[in-house]
Amino acid sequence: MNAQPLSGDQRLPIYQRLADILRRDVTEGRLRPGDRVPSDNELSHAYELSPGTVRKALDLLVQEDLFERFHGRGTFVRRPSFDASLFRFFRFRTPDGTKSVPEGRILRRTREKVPSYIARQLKIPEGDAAISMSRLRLIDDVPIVAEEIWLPLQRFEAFLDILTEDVGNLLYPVYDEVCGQLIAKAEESLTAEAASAETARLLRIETGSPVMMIDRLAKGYDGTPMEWRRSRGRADLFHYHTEIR
Amino acid sequence: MNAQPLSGDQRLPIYQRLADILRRDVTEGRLRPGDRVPSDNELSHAYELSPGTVRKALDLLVQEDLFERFHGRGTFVRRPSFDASLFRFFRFRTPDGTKSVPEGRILRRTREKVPSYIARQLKIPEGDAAISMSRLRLIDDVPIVAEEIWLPLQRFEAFLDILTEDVGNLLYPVYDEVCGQLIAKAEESLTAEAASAETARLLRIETGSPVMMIDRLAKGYDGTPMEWRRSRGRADLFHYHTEIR
DNA sequence: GAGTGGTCTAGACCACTAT
DNA sequence: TAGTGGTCTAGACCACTCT
Repeated sequence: MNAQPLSGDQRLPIYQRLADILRRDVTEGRLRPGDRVPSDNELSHAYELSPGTVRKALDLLVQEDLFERFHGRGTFVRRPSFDASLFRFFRFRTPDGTKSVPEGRILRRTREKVPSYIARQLKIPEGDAAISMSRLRLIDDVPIVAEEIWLPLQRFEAFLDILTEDVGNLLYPVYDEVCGQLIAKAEESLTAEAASAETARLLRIETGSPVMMIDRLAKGYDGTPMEWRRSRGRADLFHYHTEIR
Repeated sequence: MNAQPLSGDQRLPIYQRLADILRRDVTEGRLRPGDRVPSDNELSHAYELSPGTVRKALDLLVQEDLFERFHGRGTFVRRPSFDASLFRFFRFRTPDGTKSVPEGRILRRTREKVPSYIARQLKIPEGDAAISMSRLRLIDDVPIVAEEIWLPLQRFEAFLDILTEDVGNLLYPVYDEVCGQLIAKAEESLTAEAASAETARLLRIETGSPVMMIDRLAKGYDGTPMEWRRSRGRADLFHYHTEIR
């Protein structure tokens, strides 16, 4: 790497500006998940900064969960892996206590006119066509969560070309491989409601019994909305634990 | 402050050991919420450390939300203030949009034999006497959350001496002032259920309609369990938002 | 053994706050 | 103006990983 000047707002601290550059290297694809980031040494020479300043920038990005550092090995771009995050919420015991990815079964995949609420979330024009899916997640053939998924047609058209039977239990790797779309982060919004007849049928519970509803808007590294998803699961299996200070 | 050697496990990094000392100063009451922590300069002289190392220890404690630093003013022990945290969960609009502490109305306060589940949570002997309370939280006279509260009798006996009408809308300041018990952190556990007849009556909703149930175990700085609380609120007012990466 | 990140030093200079 | 924390330098030494 050659010496280059630090770009960005001159009024910001140097370590912030270096962090901004590296963050943009990720959002714009020059650094991909799993890639090695240049070492502290390389960076401090390339940008002519003292090692302490470089370290501070990297520490910041580690704190943001964008990078991870390994003593003696190097600094790497973290692979986001929150597809299983839904299942932080739901208790599920396997006989041997090991964790497993629940089965994902696509019940329906059609091209539909996107409802306006979802169009706003996905930031696509109202009335556009989009991909709509109904998907069931099961553990030992017991339905745990019913999902309703919407994808912008433009980015995900290729997804319609593969057989739903060939889609595995995780969608995000397929989005990456088939459509070149990387999911990096998401917002989740959680509430509870009484089960509709349709939800009750899918989850094999009584109509009107309490279900948890989790809306997720998944985004790329640059914040572009990619996927909207509404998940409904049996409240009696739901359990969220948090520490507050 | 005079020079003193760093105690603690010699194999740990120095900044960790300094952080441990300061953390213990808080848990053991030598530093109280709102107190000023000795300045970077004072600490680096007292422990004969370089300023960078002291800063690293303090940064760690800031990250833990134990301290807060103000440029030009100093470093201070943060005042924990999560009594309002329940109301991160519940939507409530005031006409003018300002946030207000919801009303807290104590409906019952009695001395009871503690149920064994709660005894285990509070780490007190099964069968001990404890303080039991029923409390309703309201906004504009509309009940939002019904609470069931248990306190260990030993620490909170003085709480029985004050009139329930004199207890304000926040309990934790009263615990501090009347019983000398400081709440520092808590664990919360969240699920949903169908409203019982009793819960429905308190919240003025239909029996069987979905309610959110939030269990909280509040603890002191040293981790001693202080208060167990179960809150139930209308699911239609409940809304939890989070970002995942 | 070469390269990596983790810890630590001993300062300098600056921006902010209080008085 | 004195004291505080925030930024930054220019190293040293160590522990860990890879080959």
